[in-house]
Amino acid sequence: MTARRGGGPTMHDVGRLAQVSAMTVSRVLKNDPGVSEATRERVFAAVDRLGYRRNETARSLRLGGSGMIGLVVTNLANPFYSRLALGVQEVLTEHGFRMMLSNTGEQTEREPGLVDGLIDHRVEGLIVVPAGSRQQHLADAMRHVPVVLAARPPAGLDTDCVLVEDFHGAREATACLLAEGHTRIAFLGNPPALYTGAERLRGFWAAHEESGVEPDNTLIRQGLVDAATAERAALELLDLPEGPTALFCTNNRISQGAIRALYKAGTTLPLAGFDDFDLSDILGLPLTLVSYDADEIGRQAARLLIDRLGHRDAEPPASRRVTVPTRVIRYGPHGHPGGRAFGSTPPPTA
Amino acid sequence: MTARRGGGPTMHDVGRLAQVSAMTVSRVLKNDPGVSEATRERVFAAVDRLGYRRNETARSLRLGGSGMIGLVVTNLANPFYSRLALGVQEVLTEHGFRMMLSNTGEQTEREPGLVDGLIDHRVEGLIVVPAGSRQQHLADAMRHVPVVLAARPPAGLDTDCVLVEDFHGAREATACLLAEGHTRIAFLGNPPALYTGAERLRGFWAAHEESGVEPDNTLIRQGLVDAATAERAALELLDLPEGPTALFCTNNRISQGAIRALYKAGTTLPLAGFDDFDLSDILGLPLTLVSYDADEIGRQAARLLIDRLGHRDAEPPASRRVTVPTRVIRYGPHGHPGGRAFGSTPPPTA
DNA sequence: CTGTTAGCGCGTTCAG
DNA sequence: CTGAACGCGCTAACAG
Repeated sequence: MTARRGGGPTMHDVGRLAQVSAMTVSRVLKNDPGVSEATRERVFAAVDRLGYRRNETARSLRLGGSGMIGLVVTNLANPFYSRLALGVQEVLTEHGFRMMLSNTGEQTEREPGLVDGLIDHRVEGLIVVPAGSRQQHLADAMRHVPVVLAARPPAGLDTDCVLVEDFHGAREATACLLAEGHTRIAFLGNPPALYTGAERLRGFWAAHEESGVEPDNTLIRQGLVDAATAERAALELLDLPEGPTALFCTNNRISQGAIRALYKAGTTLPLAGFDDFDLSDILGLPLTLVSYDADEIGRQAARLLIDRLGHRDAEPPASRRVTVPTRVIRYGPHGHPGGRAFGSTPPPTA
Repeated sequence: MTARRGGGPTMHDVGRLAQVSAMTVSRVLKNDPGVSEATRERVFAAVDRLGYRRNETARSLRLGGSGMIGLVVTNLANPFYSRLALGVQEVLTEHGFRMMLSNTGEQTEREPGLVDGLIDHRVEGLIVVPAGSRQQHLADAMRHVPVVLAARPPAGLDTDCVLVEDFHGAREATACLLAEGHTRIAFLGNPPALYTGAERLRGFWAAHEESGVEPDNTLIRQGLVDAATAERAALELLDLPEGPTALFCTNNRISQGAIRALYKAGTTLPLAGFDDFDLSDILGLPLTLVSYDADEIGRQAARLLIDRLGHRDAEPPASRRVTVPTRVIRYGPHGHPGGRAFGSTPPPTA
């Protein structure tokens, strides 16, 4: 730890040691062809000797671009977000950008602050999975840099976004249950103010209509925010005199809460839901999961953003909406309502 | 998107609009007391009107400190690392630092490059979970900034680190199996070149010695890197004429691979291992898991680093080693060797 | 092939 | 209470 506060050798220091000006050092480090081999070597030697590292902060100030883009997510511990982040990272790296990550920790109200922070650090663009329904702060952000939304559509904003086939996936999974004869399917959903919540309910509902089955409103529980709330809601439903014969869950955490509820209640019901998760294939439960590639959402979002950064000076292209496909996967035993006991586990169906 | 390349209003622009110098703007934004209320208001009005945001890049250049620390991990998609990252984030935020995250994506050879990148961006410190056994690049990094290691001890380096009770946890969990009468316990481990791998094997071995049981070398498989390799190794072991009656796994991915192997082999064996994971409690398998708080590793590492940053000018304190405790948790049915069929599932024991 | 000048946006220092 | 000068480390543009 040689570094004094703000310390470390500068190009000047390197130049002095190599007997050249700072400018020449800059050229060497940039691989500028117009430098004699002799000086190149002297410069590199000096760089090595001093342990010199070019100061990217000063560099981006001078160049007027940080090479950095910001990603805002709510909860890195949720594999959906960490996967998405990895997808973003991957594409950014290919294009020579770096990622600056901000995590709201499920505190929706922190999002505007984090966005501002990223702008203060002069990210050149922003990818956001908006946590709440208010997006005014994103409109503000768009005054500074392009913004791409991931997994949620813009609300009162004109910008690119990457969406999952929420409606389609929910409809298809629900249809599987209906096809097996279920007519009392409970719906366990996140807050309907969230796009995904609303859209997945719509798919759930549409599947019912197409089967001529009337959804039972008493079996619909929305506003669930985590596994714990989902578990409680599911236990209540299972306790009903006229309970459900199957469950539909709008995301991985809700599915896991519901599964725990089934376990505690000592019963087994077919469960459909969004998001595949670890070990889902060996739980021995009849699962119908809507799977999709969270990495791909991140990759696509990054591509949209980078493309838009390319057109910075030109007329901005019309805003685009990309969709990532879903796929229904079925695990465990499947049959007609009133299935078997927890734990009978033939190998996976799909 | 008003921003030209490198664009956006500056303090000068704000100052002109507010009829003051840039200096005064700077003072207002810094909450410097020596500014009249009237000008304050004019400045804030101008800031609002222009959507001005202070340029943190220029700021850190001038101040000689970026307020940023770097975190290097191998795989964000592994909950261990994402949790650790959240813990780091939490403490940094409390102290007014920001985090810059780099992910090697399991490519050990990329780690030095990522570390350099962070130094180029003038992080003031580094928290690293070293992926390989070579740490020379970290010694280089220490010439520039303080480095704290997480989950692995320094090798040929003199610096702070935060460790898990690897030995103790492995010994305790293994002892549980031995106490139940198991004498043929398989060991499924990550590469022994990794500290955790070696240490956990040591604990496994110690427990055997203490019970007077001779470990069977043919049941020890090391060098497993993910769930897939673990699954294959476990299947091989299960296929042995004199197979194991229980399994010990050194991390969550290996446990999951082994569990999948048990499932495919249609058998049930007690399994002990490091890391708790989602739904472990309802698998209905006899599990003995060594649990610990990954967030806490991150928090402690961040505290060590921040403390060290406080002593920047003084004599650096001797390097410290902090340990995060483990706790053994047992799930599912437990009894004597030759247990029950997959799927008999009374409620959790602990 | 190499050096000089100038300035990116900001804050410290010192004068008013 | 406010402003001017200077420099953080780097590089584009222009000399030589």
